[in-house]
Amino acid sequence: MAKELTQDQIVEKRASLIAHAITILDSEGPDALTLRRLAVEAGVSRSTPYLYFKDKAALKDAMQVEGFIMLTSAYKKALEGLTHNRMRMKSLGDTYVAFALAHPELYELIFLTKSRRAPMSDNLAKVVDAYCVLTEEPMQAAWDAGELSMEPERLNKVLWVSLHGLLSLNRAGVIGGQSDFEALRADLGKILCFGFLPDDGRQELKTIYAPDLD
Amino acid sequence: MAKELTQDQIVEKRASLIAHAITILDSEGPDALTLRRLAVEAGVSRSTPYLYFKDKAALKDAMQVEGFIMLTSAYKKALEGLTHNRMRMKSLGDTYVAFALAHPELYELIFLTKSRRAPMSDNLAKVVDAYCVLTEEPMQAAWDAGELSMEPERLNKVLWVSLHGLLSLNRAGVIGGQSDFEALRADLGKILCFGFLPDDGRQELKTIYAPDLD
DNA sequence: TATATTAATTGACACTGTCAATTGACATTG
DNA sequence: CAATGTCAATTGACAGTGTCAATTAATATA
Repeated sequence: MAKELTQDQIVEKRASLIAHAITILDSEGPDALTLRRLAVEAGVSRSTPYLYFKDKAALKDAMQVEGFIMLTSAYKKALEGLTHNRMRMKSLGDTYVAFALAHPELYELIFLTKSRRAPMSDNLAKVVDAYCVLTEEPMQAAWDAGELSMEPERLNKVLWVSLHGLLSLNRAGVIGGQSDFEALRADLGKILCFGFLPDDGRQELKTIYAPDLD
Repeated sequence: MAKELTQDQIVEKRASLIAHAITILDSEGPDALTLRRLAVEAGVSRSTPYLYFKDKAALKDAMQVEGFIMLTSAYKKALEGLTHNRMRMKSLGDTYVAFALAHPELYELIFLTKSRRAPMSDNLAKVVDAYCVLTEEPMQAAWDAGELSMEPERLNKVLWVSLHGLLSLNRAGVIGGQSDFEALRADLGKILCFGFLPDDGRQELKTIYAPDLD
């Protein structure tokens, strides 16, 4: 049809396909996401997507990157106007949970291992990096204020792991209903803040439960 | 060939298919797990599995149940001879992590949402229940001994969520290498035990960070 | 206006899940 | 002991999928 697509046209076409793929995925689940359907719904022919993505796996990789970008920009919006450290940290957590509940299928795709033991693509690594920098920022501030007992980078990972486990198990259905989910979320928050060892005799118990720590 | 298969023969045939399906899954990943291949490798013909499983989804459901059974029996073995509460709890956690690392594909299948918002089958619910009873037992003992600040049932879920998040994100590749994994695991253990708020001024910070708790 | 270039489509293939139609071995019965 | 009915198991068949080679068609350049 044309000669030499400009780079902008390529990324636009890619973005359009990715966006529609996410729509299909989120509304009807992974089984409904087929390349042929994506093509016909995008008004192009069967194998046009192969001009923009090497594979179906490559499309999924791009969707994963897009997911991280969506999350990152949601974070930025959520942080606007917030200055209190704790409110900023809480806002990030709330945004994360809201995103996972609003886009459960996309969320699952993001954290699924697709390529067999292949390392992250440079593209993905860059996006994940920016993501982590953003989430670490309020923790860094809290750390500087002496409000934390663990370095921000490490704490960030711990909180990420906890929230992801909560959302993943919730989706797996082993947790229970909505109220169980909320209760568990509160329990998790409490334990992460204060641990599961009681206040009295905390020091003694520390030597019993974790003599190798600290 | 025969007339009226006995119930035992049916469950044996099912178990054989499930076991081999798990072998394929764990050694070559989910894409390699095809019904036709499973059939031919089991020495039967193309659609014989349909006599024992309604669907491919039904096969996966059965594999999920089998996964929980494997985990549960691994727990029982791991607890043998251990009496100290903390050692029993630690042993359960270690077993869980070891299982997830030894059977990454099966582990992923277990906690993947297959059927669209369908509630758990009675079969699965029963197995999961037995699983939770077993994991709660050491926590119940610790709780009775006054060594915990949260009821066993709730703490059990919190710890499950944390370990699952750790393993899931590790598999997703966003954590890093082996050493990062070990470090994060240690960090997680420390925080779960003692929280991420520093010892000094813990009571004051409690009112700041979680005025609604306790 | 003719040609080269390249985006896009079509044709084709192997493979999948799935089920209807068919086969064949055994238990039962006359 | 022979005929028959009953199921387990196989085969045939079909729609749908990912994928790529061969083909078409549109446009920038000469």
